[in-house]
Amino acid sequence: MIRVLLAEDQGMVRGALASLLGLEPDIDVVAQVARGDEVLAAARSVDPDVALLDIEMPGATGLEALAELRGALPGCRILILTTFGRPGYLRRAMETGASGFLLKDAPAQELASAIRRAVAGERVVDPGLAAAALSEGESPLTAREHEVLAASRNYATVADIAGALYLSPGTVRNHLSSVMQKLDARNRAEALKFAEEKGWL
Amino acid sequence: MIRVLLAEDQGMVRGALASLLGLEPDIDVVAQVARGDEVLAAARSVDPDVALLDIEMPGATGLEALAELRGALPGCRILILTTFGRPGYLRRAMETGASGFLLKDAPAQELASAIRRAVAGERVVDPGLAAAALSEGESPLTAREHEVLAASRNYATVADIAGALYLSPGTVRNHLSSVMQKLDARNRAEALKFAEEKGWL
DNA sequence: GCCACGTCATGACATCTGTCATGGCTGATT
DNA sequence: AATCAGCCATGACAGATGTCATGACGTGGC
Repeated sequence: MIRVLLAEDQGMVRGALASLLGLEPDIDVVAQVARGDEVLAAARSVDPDVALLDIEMPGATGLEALAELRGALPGCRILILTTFGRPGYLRRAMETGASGFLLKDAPAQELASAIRRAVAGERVVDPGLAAAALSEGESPLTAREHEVLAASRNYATVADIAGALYLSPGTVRNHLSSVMQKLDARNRAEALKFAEEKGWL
Repeated sequence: MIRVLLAEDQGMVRGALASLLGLEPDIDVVAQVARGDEVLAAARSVDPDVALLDIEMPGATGLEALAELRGALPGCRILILTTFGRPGYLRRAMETGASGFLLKDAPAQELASAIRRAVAGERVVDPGLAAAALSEGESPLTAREHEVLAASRNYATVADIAGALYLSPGTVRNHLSSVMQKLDARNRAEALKFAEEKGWL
């Protein structure tokens, strides 16, 4: 019997996935959590064979929960299940030790088979997505550029960003300019769009 | 037996919801589609009692499919199931004749009961979301302002927007200026963010 | 007929943005 | 010691953006 922990914030989807897995005779959903920061405690208490983690969750992302789990329960296989086939997500997940990366777009039957393959020690990745990840590669941005770009999502003007990061407005503009050149964008907004599409956030 | 049509683009979620509904003795999922523009044809062929529609789908949105269905199969109850509790979505859905509006955040058990209540003629809406919709009201934007703002998602510069809509750059700036004042935004980007959060798109 | 409103447009203005050159500082590499 | 990349900052410049006044046109309501 394969013991599965299920982490997914949307109640409807979580319940539905549980019922889907409940149809499998060799799979048992032993824990369900709705927040990223509840994954570790739940996993410690039930010691699952496989953890199925959504990425977008309150508290902590699935990728953060993945890192915690790897440290605390090295024997537990981890599958990431997400809406977005962002190559950056895939790369980070696999580098952090995930056993697989599933898209919610994939057919429902693949879920159970992915779990069985993960338990058998295989790594499960959508082939097309893997190719995209390799071709698109990592973010070309430096840590600071990444930070400034991320802050520009929440603050409307350069002055606001500068205030939030304790930088001079000129520095913020320089960083953003560098970001735009690297991403071949004509705009802060366009740069943001491109970075989000690639999963670099 | 309640005959249900299920429209949801993500295969994993669609299959999971189907299995969830399959547990209910009085509910039968008689059709599944992955695209908004396949809803009508499928509904015509199986004549379901209830159509469960996701909003975000390729081909046509759930709200568009809703409008088609109301015209073609007036007896069919329609439930909207979506990730985003945007008051604008809710308002449009209910005005177009939906029997209910469910959030994927809600507990899984609510799905079956919502379907039964819809069949019984009730209208099913999350109380908190309904209150938010009433308080936030409708979009204050005119049709043209709305259109220009929407176009600014896809085009980076004023010149691009103007070209796409066959307007002069000055006119586009005027419309956007008016939008920003109405939404109390300091930016095109901020205005876009606000409008998206409210579901005015 | 008059008025309000939405649409489209132009021109002028102030401000914001993005680019570039330049320079100082740090830490890592050679 | 010398070099390089990243980080921070400043100043100057061009171009984009947002605001405002103004005016034309059509529609619909009173």
